[in-house]
Amino acid sequence: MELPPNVLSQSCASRRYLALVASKWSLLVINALDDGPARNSFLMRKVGGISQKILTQTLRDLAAASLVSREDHGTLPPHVTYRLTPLGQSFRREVRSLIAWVEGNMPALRGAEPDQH
Amino acid sequence: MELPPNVLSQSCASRRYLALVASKWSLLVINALDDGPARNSFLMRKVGGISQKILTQTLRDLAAASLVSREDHGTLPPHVTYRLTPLGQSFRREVRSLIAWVEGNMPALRGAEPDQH
DNA sequence: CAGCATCCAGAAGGATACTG
DNA sequence: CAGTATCCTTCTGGATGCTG
Repeated sequence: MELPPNVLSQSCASRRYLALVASKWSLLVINALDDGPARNSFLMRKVGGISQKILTQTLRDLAAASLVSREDHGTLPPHVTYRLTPLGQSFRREVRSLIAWVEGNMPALRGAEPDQH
Repeated sequence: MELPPNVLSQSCASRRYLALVASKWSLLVINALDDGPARNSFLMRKVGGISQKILTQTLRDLAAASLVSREDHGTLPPHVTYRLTPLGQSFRREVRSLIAWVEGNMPALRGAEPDQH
């Protein structure tokens, strides 16, 4: 007798992972990752406006959820690469679709500028 | 000579709408909305854990982006309903897909609990 | 019933300096 | 180059009480 996951339920564990989805920086980093390995500095340049601190934190969170894997080549100067896991690649398809929707619907979304509170 | 929207660019206006996407409460409210009209109290009950303040704020933001429409029946006691616009329904498809992914991949995501910082 | 105003604790995140 | 540490500001959002 086990209930299926349901994000609308406050107590459902899926809420925890939704937080990962509903994070601006996670979405952008996932979107920036291609199939090959990517380095810290590369991602810093690719994701406009992200800080070193946030990038590191985001990558750690994504790695903890096993969406990306981290490989430290142990050289000096350091050479560390990040790569999407198969699960991460599956997730990236969702993210890309969402982002494509936003970019594609910019004309419709314009005209009604969102409040800034 | 106009560039296409690109969320990876810090200055792109699409970033503003991405914030709407990358919001836990927006995703849950959109997900909770069916095709018919929905009332405040109904949404409060359906979206577990949301407060009155946040629900109102979220609905206002979604309305400002013309994803939902607000209809005040002008009666007393007040009767106000919210409804997805066609644009909102299109968006809901994306959201549902994303949420289905999260719920469907719970088994894979478990095992690697995300950090709480 | 819908929603606004106020207060406030905690989280997010930017800037900067430093280290192996 | 990759990452940590510290400080500090801004934003998020919960709680409560009030109004037409």
